[in-house]
Amino acid sequence: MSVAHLPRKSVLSVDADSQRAAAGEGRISHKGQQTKAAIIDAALRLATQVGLEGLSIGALAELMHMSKSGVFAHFGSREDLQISVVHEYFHQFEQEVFYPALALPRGLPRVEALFANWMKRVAVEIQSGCIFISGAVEFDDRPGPVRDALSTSVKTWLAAMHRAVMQAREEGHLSPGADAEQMAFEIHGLILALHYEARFLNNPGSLARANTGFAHILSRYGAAARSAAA
Amino acid sequence: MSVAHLPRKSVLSVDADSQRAAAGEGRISHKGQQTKAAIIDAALRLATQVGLEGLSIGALAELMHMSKSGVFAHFGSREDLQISVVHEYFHQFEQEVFYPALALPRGLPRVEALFANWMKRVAVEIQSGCIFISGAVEFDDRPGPVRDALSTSVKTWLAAMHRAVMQAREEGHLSPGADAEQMAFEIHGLILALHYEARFLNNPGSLARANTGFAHILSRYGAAARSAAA
DNA sequence: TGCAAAATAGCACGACCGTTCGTTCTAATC
DNA sequence: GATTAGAACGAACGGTCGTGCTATTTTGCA
Repeated sequence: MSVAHLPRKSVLSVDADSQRAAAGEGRISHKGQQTKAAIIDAALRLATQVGLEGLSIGALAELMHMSKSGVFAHFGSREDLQISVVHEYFHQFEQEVFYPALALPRGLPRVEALFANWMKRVAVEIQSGCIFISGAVEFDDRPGPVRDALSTSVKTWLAAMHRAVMQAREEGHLSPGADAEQMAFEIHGLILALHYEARFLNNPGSLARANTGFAHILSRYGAAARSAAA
Repeated sequence: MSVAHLPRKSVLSVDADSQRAAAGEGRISHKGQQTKAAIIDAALRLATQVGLEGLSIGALAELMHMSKSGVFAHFGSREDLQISVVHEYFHQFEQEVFYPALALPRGLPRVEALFANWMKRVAVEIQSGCIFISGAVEFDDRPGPVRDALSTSVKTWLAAMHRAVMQAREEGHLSPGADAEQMAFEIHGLILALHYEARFLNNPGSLARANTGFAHILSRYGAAARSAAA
C-alpha cells in the first residue's frame, strides 16, 4: 500500500480543506488530513475494482479498520467521497502518464511517450480496472457532480493528447493534412479495445495488437505517408 | 414497445421452459410464456439504461404493472433474469446486425455491411446504452453465469466479424498478408471509442470519426495497399 | 362446466445501504 | 490545569434490495 500523500495543489479544483485553511478558519489537524488521504487512497484502490457505484462506505471502513461513521465524517456525503476518488485518480494518471512525457522533445517523441505511458498504465489496469472506463459506463446517463468530475478529467487528458499530436504536426513529424482529432480518436479506440478484450474477454495478445494498431496509425499520419484523406 | 416474441430457438442455449417442454412435464400455459417474454422485453429496455446490475425486480414490476413476486416467479432468481436479458439482447443483435449482412456476397461487401449495421445499432445505443459494453464493465472481475453468458455472446459476434474478414481476404478483397485478428481488433476499437466519446463525453462528430477510421482500416488492409506489416 | 395447475398477489424476512445523532477520547490552546 | 475543537465510535433510522411463503385468482384442458 502506498503511503498516503499529504494535501497538494490539484489541477482540477481546490478541495474543501485547503479552502478552509486559506480562509484561516481556526486550526486544522494534521492527523485528520493524514487519515482522510489514507481513506481516499484505499477508496481509490477499492473503486478500481468495484467501480465508483460499487464503492460502499461500509466496505471502505472495514478496509480501514474504522467505523462507518468515522470514515463518513471526513466527507460530507458519499458523492463527495466519489469525487475525491476521481480527483485522486486523475492526479495519479497525470503523474504516471502525462508529466514524464513532457521530458521528451515536442513532436513525435512526446506523442510516442504519451502512448507508451498510457499503455503501461492500462496494462496494469487489465488486472485492477480503470475508473475512467467503468465510471463512464456508470455515469453516462446520470448527471451530477460525479459525472462532471469524471468527464472533466477525461476531457483534460484527451485534450492533452490532442495538443501533443498537433505539435507533432507543427514540427513536421506528421503529414501537414493530418487530422489531429481523428488521430486522437483512433488512439483512444485502441486503448479501449485493449481494455475490453484483455480485461473482459481475456484475449491474449491484445497488448501487442494495440501496439501494432498504434504503429499503423503512425504510418498513416506520418510525414512520409500519402495524403491523409482517404 | 415492441410486441413480445414467443419462445424461439436460441443460438446460445436452451432456456428452462423449452427444456421442461421437451421433457413433457405437464401442460404449459401459453399466457405464462407471453408475459415472461414481455417481462424480458421490458427488462432489456431497462437494462440498457441502468445496466444489468442496476436492473431491479421492483422497478421492473412497476414497469409491468405487476407485483414483485409476480415478476420474480417467472425466473428462479435475479441472475436468471439477467441471463435471459443477455440472451435476448444477443438475439436482437443477431437479427439487426448479423443476419441482414448475410444477404450480401462474401468478402468486402459483407464486411462493410456488418460494420455499417453495427454502426447503425451503436448510433441508437448512444442514447439508450449497450449492455455488451456496460455488462463488460460490471462483470469484468465477477465470475459467474451472467459473465459467461455475456462473454460467450460477445465472443460469438466478434468471431463472426473475424470470419467475415478472413473470407474477404480469401476472396482477394484484402491484402494476402492482412492480419484478420488485428483488423477486427481495430474495428472493435472504433466502435468502443464512438460509444465512449459520443455517449459519455457528448463529443459531436464521433460518428463521422468512426466511419473515417473504418475507411482508414480498409485502405490499409485493402488488396491494393502496401504490405500489411508496418 | 368443473377441476387441477399455473399465474399472480400480498406479506414478511434478513441483509445491506447511506446517513444522523449523541457520546467519548485525544490533543492542542490559553 | 481548564477549555475547546476535532476525530472516531456505536447505535439506530428509513429505505431498498432479492427472496421465500401462502393465499387467491386465472387459465386451459377433460
